[in-house]
Amino acid sequence: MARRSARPTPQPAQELAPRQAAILDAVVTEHVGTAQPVGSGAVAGLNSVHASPATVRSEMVTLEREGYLTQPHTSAGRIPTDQGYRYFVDHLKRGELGPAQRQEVANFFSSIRGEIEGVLERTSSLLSSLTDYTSVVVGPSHASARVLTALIIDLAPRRAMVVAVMSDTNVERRSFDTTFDFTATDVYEASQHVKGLLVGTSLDSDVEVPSRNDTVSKLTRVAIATLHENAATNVGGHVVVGGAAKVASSFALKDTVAQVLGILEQEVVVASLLEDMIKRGVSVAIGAETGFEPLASCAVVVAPVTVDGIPAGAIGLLGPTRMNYGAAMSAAEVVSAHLAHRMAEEGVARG
Amino acid sequence: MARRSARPTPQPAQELAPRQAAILDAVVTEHVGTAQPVGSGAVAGLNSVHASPATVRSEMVTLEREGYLTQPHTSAGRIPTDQGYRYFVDHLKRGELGPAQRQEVANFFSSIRGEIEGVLERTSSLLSSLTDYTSVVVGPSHASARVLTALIIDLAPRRAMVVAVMSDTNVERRSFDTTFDFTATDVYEASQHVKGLLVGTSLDSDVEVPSRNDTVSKLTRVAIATLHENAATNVGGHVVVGGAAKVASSFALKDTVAQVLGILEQEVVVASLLEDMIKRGVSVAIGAETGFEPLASCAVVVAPVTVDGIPAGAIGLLGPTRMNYGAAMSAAEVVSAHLAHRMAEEGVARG
DNA sequence: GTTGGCACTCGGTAGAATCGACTGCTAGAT
DNA sequence: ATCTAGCAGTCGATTCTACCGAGTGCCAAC
Repeated sequence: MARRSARPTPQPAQELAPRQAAILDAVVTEHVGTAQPVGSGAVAGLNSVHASPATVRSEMVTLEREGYLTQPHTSAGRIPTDQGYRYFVDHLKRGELGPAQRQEVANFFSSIRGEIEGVLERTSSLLSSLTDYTSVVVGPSHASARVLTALIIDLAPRRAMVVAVMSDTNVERRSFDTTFDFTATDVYEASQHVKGLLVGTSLDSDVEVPSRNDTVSKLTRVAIATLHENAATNVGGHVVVGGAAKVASSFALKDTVAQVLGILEQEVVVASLLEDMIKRGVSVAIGAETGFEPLASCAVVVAPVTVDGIPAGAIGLLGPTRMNYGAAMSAAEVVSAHLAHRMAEEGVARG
Repeated sequence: MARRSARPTPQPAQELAPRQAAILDAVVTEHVGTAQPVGSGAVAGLNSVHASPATVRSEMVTLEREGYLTQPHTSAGRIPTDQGYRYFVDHLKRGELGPAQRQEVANFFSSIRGEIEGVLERTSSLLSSLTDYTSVVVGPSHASARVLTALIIDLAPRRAMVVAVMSDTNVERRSFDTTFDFTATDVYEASQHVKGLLVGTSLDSDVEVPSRNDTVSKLTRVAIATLHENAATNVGGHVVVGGAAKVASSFALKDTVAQVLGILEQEVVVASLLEDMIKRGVSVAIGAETGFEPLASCAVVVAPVTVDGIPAGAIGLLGPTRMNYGAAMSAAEVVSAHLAHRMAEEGVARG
């Protein structure tokens, strides 16, 4: 039988036998709590597993052969592999946030005021203090926002600024120089033109600009070009990292800490990682699943933020693979829901 | 004589004898390079110090008694104390940035475009990669900026947004709810009022608002109040931290890393530390001089950013006390000058 | 005041011994 | 056929000892 033949490569079973699942569950839970390898004795002592240490050991051998567990060294207990964590997460019953924490989140969102950037930053801190993991909050992408109003402001001779208030409450702005002189009246008229041309458009869509060569038309063209150019560099949502200090306490090796911090600094990378996970519909990435070598000993929990069914950012939690997945997932989901609600209030998605 | 009497508490001399100064200098330089205690032999071998190891040792005893040096343990070399670093820094000849680095900075500033926030973030990365220390860039405080133009935008029933474009190129914005209905015409008229009342004022100054109770007056009052309230929470300049990962490689103890990262997360704390240093006119804070217990093994180098003589932010570099002060100070100054120049171009200080 | 010489101190490293947690295996019980 | 108790074996972690060497403080001589 295939079952008896030696398998050089581990082959995950779709479903584990109930007792194996219970043992794997126990090993993960215990290891998450203690950060130590888990021995057969500790598992057998639990009332979720009805078996002697010897039986547990023999099951562990099977689990190890199938790739769910591994031994740091011969005479140590077992720790879960990434695949073991994966099985654990896939079979995790949806956890609930404690009432005290629910309350904390509710209080937070009822007290916080102000612009979206500030809310994102504070939300990130909240998440991080709630879970003790590093949190990443990605704001809504500006790509889909439409222009509510736009104007040009006279700054100095041959220098002006173009401002567009977007439907996601964001404001795009950019000052620019011209090669020609203009008057206050020119600015006013161009401003009206810009407004007329841009309102209702998104900044990545083309608009027909006046082709005439008078000052107002030139000003209008330059302003719109400047704004579009600026928007192109700002496509990704704003990324906020909170609780970076938690990274230092999560990993034993300083090298790992440095590498993880290095990744966190690259906002684009972080944002695309979360985006990619959401697109693929996964809420947890474990170790190599993140696709980044330096994150091999990390896990990322993500929750999308959607307003009226439209993606409006993401919430992520980054911790060691031996993280408390249940708590992290609950926290991310609850906070994401609150944040989405707040954004809807602020009119983020109203085009 | 006082010089002969035993001194339980070290008493720093105003000026050290030339040879002592040379030895201190050598110890600091060597220790910064190697991170190891420096023995008398290594110092005596340098041609900046003309003395045998024995002589160096006897001078070292003096320097230790006066508080400039210390021994990690009896049979080790010396390392500088904070006071030793302080003397070193106070007598540091102004260093120059290497030509390659100068070029890098120049290239950077000639290539970078866009809004001030983006520039600050990229500048922070530049500084950090230039020096290998963590960098902190504080943007101009919005307190002194004046309103260039202001407007109200209709968002939804009983919901609007007030926007003010400030003289520092910043844009203050905030959406708000009302308890009464208003029409598009109300919004337009209120918008004109707000503009008329606010243009030229700073957001922390009081303005006379209309006291009548019609819709337009109410809308005007609410808009201005919202804007002022918002500005009050945004007084401090924006803080950007770059190269946080460098912290992990700078300190031996993981605890220290976590504590320093913890401080860096508190943007207000960081901003006020830099501000305070600038106000006191110091450009380097060593260990306890920072005033923060967790920064005991850190040093902070700061350079103000001034546009037309007006403070417009600050640049800071944070590293271990055994940091390369000369390089850090040069980098901070050069980058600060470039940044100030760029801000002037962008019209930051033009009120 | 400076220097060479010298005894001494003490952290760091290497190797041996011990400890203990946990395993794999096997024989017997269920 | 499955489970369990018992036991020998493995191997990391800890402790202890010896030893090395970098660097010191002191002192006598220059």
